Amino acid sequence: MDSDTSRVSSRPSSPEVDDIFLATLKKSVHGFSGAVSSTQSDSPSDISSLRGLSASDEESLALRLAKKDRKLLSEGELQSIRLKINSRERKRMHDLNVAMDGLREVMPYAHGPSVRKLSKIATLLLARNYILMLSNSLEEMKRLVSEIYGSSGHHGGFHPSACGTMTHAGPVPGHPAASHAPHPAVHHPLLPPAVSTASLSAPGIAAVTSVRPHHGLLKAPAASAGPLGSSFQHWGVGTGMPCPCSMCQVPPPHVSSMSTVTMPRLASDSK
DNA sequence: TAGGCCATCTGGTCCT
DNA sequence: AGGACCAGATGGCCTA
Repeated sequence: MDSDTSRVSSRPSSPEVDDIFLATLKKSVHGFSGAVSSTQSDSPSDISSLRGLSASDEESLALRLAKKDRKLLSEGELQSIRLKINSRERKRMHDLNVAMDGLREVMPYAHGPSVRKLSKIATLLLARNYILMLSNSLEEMKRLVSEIYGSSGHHGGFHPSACGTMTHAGPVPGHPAASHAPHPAVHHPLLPPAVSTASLSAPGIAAVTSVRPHHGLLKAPAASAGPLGSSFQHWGVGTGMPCPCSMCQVPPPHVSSMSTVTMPRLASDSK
């Protein structure tokens, strides 16, 4: 279940764990005698409570009873209910993790056995910023298209209009950023520009986190006002200098909500 | 060893 | 009534 290839864990995390456990449980119902001290894995200590139960019909019987009647249930019946609930919960969390993995797959960061998986919170935050970035680019592209086809010959070139007004487009032909499109590759929502440009290689931002030195790479620099704040700048591919365009000077207002407040640890964690 | 991240258990609440 | 969802607690694994 856990797709984390960089972390070897013996922790049972698959949804079928309960099935396995139930199988062993039924075997041990009559023979279990150990007092296991564990608060996890379906509380083996509770297995002792099932001793003496017929086991087969216990589950179906218990599940038919109302919650309010659980006080009247035997420990074995309660245990059966608990196992079923635990199983559902595990499955739910498993599905959630699968979805999280799916999100990681489409996120612009490197994937591979040597790449440490993004944490859940990092995945969510990165995804949010990535969406904002793409939305920005889309809006700008729309604006450019309308501008180009609306008033042909107005500018002659592409770039000036993009950098002279407000939101910034993605890979605009002629724009310095076009060579490292899409934009997120340069304007990493979570990472400082210096990091972004340092290790750029194909699919854009993917390289940014390709060699994730633990959590450090997701930390924003102290000077960063936010994901798209002061760090939200174009960085010339060859020069490494910030783009002078207006977009790089003034962060887009509608994405300002994503501040360090929303990601306190990622932004301020200096571990 | 401390801290981060995670899986799991558990009880409560909400929804269908 | 039963399941989904949520949050707190707990303990394991891993890294700096």
